[in-house]
Parts: sequence; C-alpha cells; structure tokens
Amino acid sequence: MLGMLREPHSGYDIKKKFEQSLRNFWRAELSQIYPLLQKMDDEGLLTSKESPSDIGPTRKVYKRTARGRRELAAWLTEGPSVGAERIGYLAQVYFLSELEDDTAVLAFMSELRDYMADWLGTLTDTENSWKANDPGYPDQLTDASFYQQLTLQMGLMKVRANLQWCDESIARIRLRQSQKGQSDIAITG
Amino acid sequence: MLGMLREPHSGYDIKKKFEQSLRNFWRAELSQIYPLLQKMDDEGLLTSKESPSDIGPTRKVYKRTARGRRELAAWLTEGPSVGAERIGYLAQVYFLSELEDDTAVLAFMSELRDYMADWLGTLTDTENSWKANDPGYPDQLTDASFYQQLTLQMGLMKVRANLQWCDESIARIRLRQSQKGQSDIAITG
DNA sequence: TTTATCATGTAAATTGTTACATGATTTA
DNA sequence: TAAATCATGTAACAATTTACATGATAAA
Repeated sequence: MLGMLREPHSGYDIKKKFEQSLRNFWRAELSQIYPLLQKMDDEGLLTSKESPSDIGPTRKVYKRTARGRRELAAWLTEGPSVGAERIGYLAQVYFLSELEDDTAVLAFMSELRDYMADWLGTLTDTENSWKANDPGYPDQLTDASFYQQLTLQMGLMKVRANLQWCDESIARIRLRQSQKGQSDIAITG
Repeated sequence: MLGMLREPHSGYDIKKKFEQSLRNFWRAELSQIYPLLQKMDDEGLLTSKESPSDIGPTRKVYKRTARGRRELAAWLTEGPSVGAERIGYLAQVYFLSELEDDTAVLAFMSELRDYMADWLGTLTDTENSWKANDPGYPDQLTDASFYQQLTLQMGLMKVRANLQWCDESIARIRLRQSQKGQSDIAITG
C-alpha cells in the first residue's frame, strides 16, 4: 500500500490496483484495506483528505508521508521476502495418492492445467497490449514501469513452467495407469 | 495434516515433516500445530493416543479417522487451490523503483539470486540422493512417492525459472544504468 | 426494474505469529 | 557445562476472511 500511495488513492482505488496489476502475487479485501489505511494514518505513515466523487459517496483519499516513504524504503532495503510462500495446489498434489481414484486425480490435474492455460492467456494479452501501446516496451520504459514489467516477465515464466509441468505430469500419470492396467491383466490373465 | 496422519504422528513429528518435505510450499509453527490437532480431535477427524518416548516427555500421537480421510478426499476433490499465492519478493520488485538507488536495487536482486541458487542446490541434492537410494526413481515409485516426486519436479522448474529471471533482470538493470550514465554524460558534456 | 459500479465501513470468526513456560536427555 | 534435540503446550497479538450494513448513480 505504501508503494501505491506515492500518488493519492482511496481504499477503493487500491483494491482495484490489487485486482489489476498485483493480483498475480498479492491480494487484499476491502475489509482489510480500510482499517489498515486508518491505522497507517494514525501511525503517521499516511495523510488523508476527503474528496467529492462525481458519482457515489465522498471518497477518502490517502497519500504516503515522508515517513511512509522511508518505511517503504526500509522494507525494500531489508532484502527479499522469501520462504513464506504457500502454494495450496502443490500441497494437494503431494497427497493426491490419498484419493485412490485415477479418474479424480486426472480431473484434478487437468483442471489445474486449464487454470494455468487461462492465466497464461491473460498474461500474454497484458503483454501484447502493453507492447502495442507503449513503443518503449520493454527496455525504454520509465523506472516504475520497468520494474512492473519485470514482475510480468516472472509471471509469464512461472505460468509457462506450471503449464509444462502439468502436461508432463498428466502424461506420466497416464503412463503409470496404463502400466497398472497391464499388470492387472498379467495377474488376472 | 490430514494427509500426513494416514500414519500416526505427534505434533513434533508433523513439524519435522513440514520442514523436510513440505517446506517448499507450506509451513506451520508448533504453536499452530498443537491447538489445531486438539481441535481436529474434538471434531472427530483425528484420534489420539499417548505413547512413551525413549527420551523426552510422553508423546501424543494422532491418526486420522475415517471421517478425517473423507475430509481430505473432499479437499482434493474440490479441485486445485489456486489464486491465493502471496509472493512477497515480487511485490517488492514491483515497487523497487521507489528506492531510487541503483546500488540498493542491485543488492536486492543479487540477494534474491543467491537465495534461489542456494535453494536450487538443496533441491538438486534432494533429487540426487533420492536417485541414488531408490532404483525406482522417478517412474517406478509407489503412488505416494510418485506424487511427492511431482512436487519436487515443480520445485526444480520453478526455482530454475526464478534463477534465470534474476540473471536476466540483473543484466537488464545494469544495461539501463549504463545507458542512464551515458545520457548524463551527454547532458553534462 | 434489476444489476453493476461507486464508495464507505463494522463485527465476528478464523488463522497465523511471536513470545513465553517447562523440563528431560544427549552430544560437544 | 553449555547447547541441541525431544516434547508438550499457553497467551497475546497480528493478520485475514466472511458476513453484514448502507446508499447513491448508471447502464441493460
């Protein structure tokens, strides 16, 4: 949030930013955003100002203070936040044999594959429209956009790796299943 | 935890499992594990039994019930848990320009690179010792081990992608910096 | 006229982290 | 004798989610 509040934004704006650009690696609900903005305001990291809206109710617009800026720099200077990632679907794959149901296992993996294919499509669209609209893409961007582009690149690489892994895994699972079938025949026959 | 408790384990055992095999995609502290085991016991997903230890205090050993097994199967049948990943270091990269300090930016990225290189080493070691000790690796494993191996493969792919991305990013950042230097010279000179 | 979007929040519940508390055995 | 490992937990706090509550404007 300190990163976004270089320019003034309301809680509602911030939620949209989370959904547009940051959703690939961070998300937050409005019910988390609003109280946090108030808390950060109390702590002197933000200032707030009411501003009328063309539509809907009065907006409460926040912007980071000098202290807020220093706090952000401190977070970045601490070094990378790593090691706390939680990847639910990998925890599930780890225990997939507990299903003891080959069809359900394949259904799981192909649902995952479809999700990744879809996500790759979204990221590719994002990159294509960026390319089409910004002649400086990808190495003549402003500093802010350049680092955002780096995260898009990482997203593309990661999703491609996931997709390839899904395909390989599905093929390997099918092979195992056919071999299991074979040995059943060998035993029964 | 339901996945691990096919065989009886204590909270302490579970913590070690998290640290050994699952740490790449899930982690939990003892202070979360103990109360949760009790809660799941109360809910009838687990049964517990005290069992003396050679060393230290009496162990409390849990095992999943039939209901626990069904609950696990239900979780896996729901389909993959996706879309909630939080990747702290990507959120940081997204805002890295806010540092306005080329040296600090490179320090950040190379710390990340080192972390990934280290992690790749660990995963490679894991794979090598598995290969060395299990002649069935990777396609003649038991079902349980096979799915665990799939998660190891994904770990390797992901960490390699991260490492490559770090290298490319660092190169691109250096290039930008040298170009910035050039234009400074052009302006000042 | 219904639905979506704009815009704010609070309340309750759940989940997770950090710190605290205890005490035995084994290894350096 | 100090540190690591074994083994259990509780308490306080922080973070997050889900549900609730309100009401205006714009588009279908």
